[in-house]
Amino acid sequence: MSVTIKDIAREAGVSYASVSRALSGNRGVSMETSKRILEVAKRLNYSPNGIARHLVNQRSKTLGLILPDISNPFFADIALAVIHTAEKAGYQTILSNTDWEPRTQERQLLLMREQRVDGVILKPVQDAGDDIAYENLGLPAVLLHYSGSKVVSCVDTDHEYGGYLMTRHLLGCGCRRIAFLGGLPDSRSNLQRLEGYARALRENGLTPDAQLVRHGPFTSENGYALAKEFLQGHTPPDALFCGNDVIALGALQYAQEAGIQVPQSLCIAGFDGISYASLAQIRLTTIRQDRQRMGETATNLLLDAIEGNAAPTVQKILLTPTLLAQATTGEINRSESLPIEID
Amino acid sequence: MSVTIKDIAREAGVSYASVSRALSGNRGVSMETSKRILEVAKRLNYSPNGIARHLVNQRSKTLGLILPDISNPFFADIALAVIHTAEKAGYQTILSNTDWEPRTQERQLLLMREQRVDGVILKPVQDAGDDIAYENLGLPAVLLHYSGSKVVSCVDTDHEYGGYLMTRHLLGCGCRRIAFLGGLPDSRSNLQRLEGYARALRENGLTPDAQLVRHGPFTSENGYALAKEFLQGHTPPDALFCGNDVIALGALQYAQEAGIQVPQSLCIAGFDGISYASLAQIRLTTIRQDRQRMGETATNLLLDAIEGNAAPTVQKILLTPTLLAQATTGEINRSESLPIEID
DNA sequence: CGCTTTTATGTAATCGTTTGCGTCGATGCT
DNA sequence: AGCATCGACGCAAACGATTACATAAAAGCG
Repeated sequence: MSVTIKDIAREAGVSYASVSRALSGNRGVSMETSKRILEVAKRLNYSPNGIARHLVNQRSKTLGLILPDISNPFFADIALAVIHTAEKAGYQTILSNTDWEPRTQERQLLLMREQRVDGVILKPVQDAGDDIAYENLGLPAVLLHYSGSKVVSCVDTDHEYGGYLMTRHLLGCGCRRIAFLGGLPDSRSNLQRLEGYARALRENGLTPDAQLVRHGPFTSENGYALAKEFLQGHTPPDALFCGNDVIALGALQYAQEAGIQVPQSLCIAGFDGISYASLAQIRLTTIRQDRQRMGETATNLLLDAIEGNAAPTVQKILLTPTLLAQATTGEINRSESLPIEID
Repeated sequence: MSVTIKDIAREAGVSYASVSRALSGNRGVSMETSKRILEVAKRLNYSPNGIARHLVNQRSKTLGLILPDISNPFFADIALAVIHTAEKAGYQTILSNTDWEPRTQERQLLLMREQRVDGVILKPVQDAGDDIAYENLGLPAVLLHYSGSKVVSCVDTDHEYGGYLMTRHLLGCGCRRIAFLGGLPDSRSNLQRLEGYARALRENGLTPDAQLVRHGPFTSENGYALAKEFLQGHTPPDALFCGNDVIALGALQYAQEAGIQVPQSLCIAGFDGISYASLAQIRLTTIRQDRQRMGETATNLLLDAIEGNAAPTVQKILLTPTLLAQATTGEINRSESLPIEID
């Protein structure tokens, strides 16, 4: 069917070893024959068979990237950074989407292993059984998620600090009943944000209230629904701290429809810092994670592990997020305003 | 290094042909031995080597997807649909991003061919030389872009009609100086939208004015810049029809900052129908393309071509877009309002 | 000129599978 | 019992490259 080095060898009157040498630019072939071989290859529209090459090289020059939801711009940006960085190093990227399903994630990991990707970058859906899974994986991996595992590098944002930072900001705005509109209950990142939230509350003499915490999928529909639920309750919160920006956009949508003044009577905050949060009409207050840096760092870490350049140490990289205070938070008006001191 | 069928064969005391048969579930092996082999395989944590398998099968069970910019939610949604559909059929997806660079696109295509993907889905960056390129490509392809080529299937939206539809809508709002904030000048889709725009103008007795048409990258920065340029001119337009939603969001941003009333004194429209266009605070009027359907259809077409199920005819699928009239367009106020009739 | 060293080229093994073919024993049929 | 049929299994040839090793010719050198 397709042209192989044997065809070229026959046509050029040499052995196929010489063809291989000429094509890969290795020495051991005279300028003259090399030139002739390259000519024949071009004439026959030859394309080297990567699969055969990979088989003998024991390298596929391919990276796996497993994300929960690339329709979320947060992950799309990470994917873009990974693809770019990989490409610069001569690697292609197989992308798969778990839809936040642990079973899908597991299946994808097995498939990646079968496909013999040289390594995999994974945003794990859930937390359980980290170590066991990654040790048996049998291929270099970098997690986009902090894990204590001794065998795998990770790149993550300090979610606890992000949660803390935002909660302090909301307290500074005068909010006292801060609801947390969380993402999936077994998402570790989300739980860490929640921890930061609780710490900030306690530091300011408030007791975290389980009634004010809800979980659900990382979708705007969920944000809308949870916001509605909270705001129609009999003691509505004065702030909604959302597990991510997409949820926050849904919450914002509800607030708008319900005619609630943001931020005068309700502060809304997100997490991630996706670019749509900064639109003039939105200006959502959020915690910015450096997505490009995360993608690049993870990819470079993985490439180092694969190519054995750098020390093969397991690295834990924790990036510090920043507060992006925009229009959806600010000094709130409350009739029963209490005097508050905050550092 | 890693476990192969030979290891299993030795361990189980059979030939490796039997192992292969047992693992792939082919007959020719007794229940008894099969069970023993599978046990050994599990015990040794065996993972079949996809590369070797692909070499002999002449199939990689991998699709290539080449998009200009996955950080644009329009393409991210398409990517998601493709990945899902491919996965259901047992195919993995290699994703690459051209950044709208023809040279990158060309390089990616060659890489995909080397990698022996079974087929490729491509949103071409530009128009030139379609036919030649795809015939020599040597692998099944589906374009996300209408092309007259005899050799390649395509799935696309009727951009001309979309442009027409939107322009008629804007005219219906009373707009008379409708500027077109286009994307890249060699993007065919964009030019088709422009054609529809011109047709609608002419049908309503207006002459398209080249002064009102500008091109640039498909980014919000460009939308912002072009909007500024137009609106600071001495005869500003009364509507901005943008080449896509991302551009429109940038234009909207400028309008907001400049304190221009939308839609009372300026209508703004986009193209694509990304989900962020429908946020309560934005409600951008746009032309909705069915991204999921596009991704699914393209993938199914490609899979049919690969697996030779359906008739191997080249198909040209043109989807009809719909107008999504939201808050950024509407009856505009103009002192010098002229009587206009529109069907 | 004879020796070693270098360079060009060919031969064949290898990577880990799948699969056509041959062998052999067991089973079915008359 | 004799013969065709069938199932289980092993052997070995692909698939298309890379590369260690062998070999022969050319070049370098005293």
